[in-house]
Amino acid sequence: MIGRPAYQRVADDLRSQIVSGALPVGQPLPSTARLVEHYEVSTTVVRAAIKKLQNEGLVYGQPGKAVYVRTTPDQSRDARIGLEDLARDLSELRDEVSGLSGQRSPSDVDELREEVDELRRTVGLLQTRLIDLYARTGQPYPHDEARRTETGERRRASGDR
Amino acid sequence: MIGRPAYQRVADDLRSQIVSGALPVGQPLPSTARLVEHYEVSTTVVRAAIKKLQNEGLVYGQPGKAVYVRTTPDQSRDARIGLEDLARDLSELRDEVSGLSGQRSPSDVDELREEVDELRRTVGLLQTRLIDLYARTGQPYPHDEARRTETGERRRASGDR
DNA sequence: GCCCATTTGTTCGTATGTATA
DNA sequence: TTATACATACGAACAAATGGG
Repeated sequence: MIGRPAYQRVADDLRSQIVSGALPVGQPLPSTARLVEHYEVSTTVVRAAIKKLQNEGLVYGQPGKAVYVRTTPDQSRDARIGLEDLARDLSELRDEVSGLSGQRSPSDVDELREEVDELRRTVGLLQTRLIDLYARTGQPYPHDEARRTETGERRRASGDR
Repeated sequence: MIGRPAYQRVADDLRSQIVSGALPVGQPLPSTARLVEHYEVSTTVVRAAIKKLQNEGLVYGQPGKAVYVRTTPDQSRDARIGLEDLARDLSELRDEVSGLSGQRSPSDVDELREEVDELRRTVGLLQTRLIDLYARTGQPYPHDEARRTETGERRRASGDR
């Protein structure tokens, strides 16, 4: 039971199915009971995973009916890159980081490095979106320069490797 | 029992306390047990409310310690935040992550955990600024409301249960 | 119109793991 | 070691909405 929490793994799996097209837009997800059977976890875990995807804006639920796929991340990115996407990606990023902070065993270092790699890709993607967002607002993106400005309480060195 | 769900009412109350300054930045929220006593609800409701505030970026939890107030919407508004700040912070974030991926020695696990902690705070700060950016563009930050827009709006007033 | 099964959403109580002090 | 606290997880119950007899 090491690694990310179960509900995050279920959410990841469902999200990947949405991205891959295995769960098309408009399609209902399997019911909570079905997902409990399939993933062999409790209803709590499935509910938490669904809630997470709802917070990300990928799916929406209709009481009495089902939970439906709203969009795919790729679709929304191609269609209209905006603050919403940044917000969603940032939300995912925080979940990843909070998951990272839980690990500590030396035997998990490899897995941790793997997740940090993923984290780095995510941050890069975020920056790409921000650049695009700049373009849409008419302002030029301040490449490289303008780093290390005031803000006072910035983190102590620690980086720069 | 009427009106909004209990966990949303608890979240609303805590949020208003943060905005009003009754819960200053950096201050720990009462523990889950205390909140259970005060609001006379179950731990599930309190946990859901905390989770909601965490998703909104207003608070962050530290296992074994407490849940702390990260910021208030008003405070971040005074800071004059724009896309440039987001870009700069994102750039720094990328630097931190790329530095992290280089580490691998088991003896550095402690230090690595420390930096991941820092990383988590940075991501939270990013989200706070993004929330403010939303406010200044006039749009509301998409927490988890504004669903139901698919079915042709049911229940707009939220008070019918 | 009324019952009934299914499904989402909410709430309860409890247990366990992990982090902090 | 002990105690407190957050985070995750399990199981159960109920309300509300939906749709089919």
